[in-house]
Amino acid sequence: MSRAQRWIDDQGERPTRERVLDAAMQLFHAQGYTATGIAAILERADLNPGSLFHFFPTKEDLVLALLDRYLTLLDPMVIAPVFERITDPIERVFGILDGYRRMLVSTECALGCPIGNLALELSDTHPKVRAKVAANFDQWCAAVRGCLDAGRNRLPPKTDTDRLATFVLTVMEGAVMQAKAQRSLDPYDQSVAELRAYFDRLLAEASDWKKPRSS
Amino acid sequence: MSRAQRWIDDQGERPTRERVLDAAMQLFHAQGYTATGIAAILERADLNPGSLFHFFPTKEDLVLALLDRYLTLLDPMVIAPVFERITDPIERVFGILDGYRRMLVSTECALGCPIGNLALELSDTHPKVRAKVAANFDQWCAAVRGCLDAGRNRLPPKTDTDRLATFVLTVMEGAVMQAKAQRSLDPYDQSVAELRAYFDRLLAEASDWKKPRSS
DNA sequence: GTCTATAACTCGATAGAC
DNA sequence: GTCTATCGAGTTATAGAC
Repeated sequence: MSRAQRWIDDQGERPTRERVLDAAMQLFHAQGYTATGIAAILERADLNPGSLFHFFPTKEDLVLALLDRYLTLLDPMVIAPVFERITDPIERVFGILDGYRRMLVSTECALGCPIGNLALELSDTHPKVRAKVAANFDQWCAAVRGCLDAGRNRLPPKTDTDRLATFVLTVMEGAVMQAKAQRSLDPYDQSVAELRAYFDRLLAEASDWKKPRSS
Repeated sequence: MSRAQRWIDDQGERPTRERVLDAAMQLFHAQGYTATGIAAILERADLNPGSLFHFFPTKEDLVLALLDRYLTLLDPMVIAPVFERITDPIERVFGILDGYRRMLVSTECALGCPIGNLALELSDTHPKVRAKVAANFDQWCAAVRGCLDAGRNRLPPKTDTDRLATFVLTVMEGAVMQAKAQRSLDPYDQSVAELRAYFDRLLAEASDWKKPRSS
């Protein structure tokens, strides 16, 4: 059983509202927002229109609530499992990236990042969705920046950890996109390997500062 | 007048097929594939259903033809203008990235990369679209790899230019996505600045190999 | 809060004249 | 190759009973 399923089951009997969100989460991730009809969500949740529209007056309300859920799930689903396994702050960043790799493996690179998908599909036309996507990105970056700040002493003194955290998110999203388009892990692994090469150089440079025997 | 408009006008009076593609290109870029109805394309092209379906029996045929056009436009629209201005092979890579920055500025960060948008929206459900998106990414990477190969002597000897070109595309797509989600150039500029910092270190490392006074 | 039935509309695609 | 008219299915959302 997946960790996500366990998280859901641990909540006990799912109330209607949560069942709607469960179904929407899966279908929006697999097919996109516009391509997923309300009817498909109702069928998967085994519910009738009246129940859904009682909680979510419009389809947009539904996706907004889903993005709130993703914000809530970021820590227990994405961050905490990595922090349990790994203590080194820099390695935690690559542990998070490895979490996305596992997602790609388990979906055969088909689905990609649920937030990134919504970002590109709806940012132009749905301002409220765009704002909540941005909030999800902000929180993701803040978590990575926390790792980088914790490992500050091993990075070059003038490192802008905010900028570097943004860059890590950029690499993750760009790499997941290419993996999805190529249906292959290669672009993801190649991109993370280059990011690792960059970090190696940052770490080496910082350790030169500490023990400046040369130069 | 934009370079794109000039390119279009230089073709002379637009035949029907091209007018359909022009309209689809703009609307798919601005609203996405599923959210754009055939009716909207017909209205923008000032055409009737019979004309469109004569050339494109299905909506999917239309987006496939559009991706063929993007493949054709890559060199004259994205690569060649940069190569005219810039001769240094490494700077050409950053010149290409600056081209995307200009696109972000002129659209107020709203639209993002037309190929990337289609990649995330349709890769799951439209295998033929996914394949053509992948072909576009391949050609983009090949162009960047060409620059990196031309600047090979200034990069560390064991540099994998294929992997590095994939990384450049990863950074571009991830950065454009965040710029669109945040409706701000900041994530794009920050990401490109980090990529530049990485290249600076690669170039410095290679020049150390050439003149190995230290170590 | 959940049910059934359906309104009001838009979708992609087609038919057949010219 | 382009026109007008429209089909049938699918869309989001609503009405009103329970």
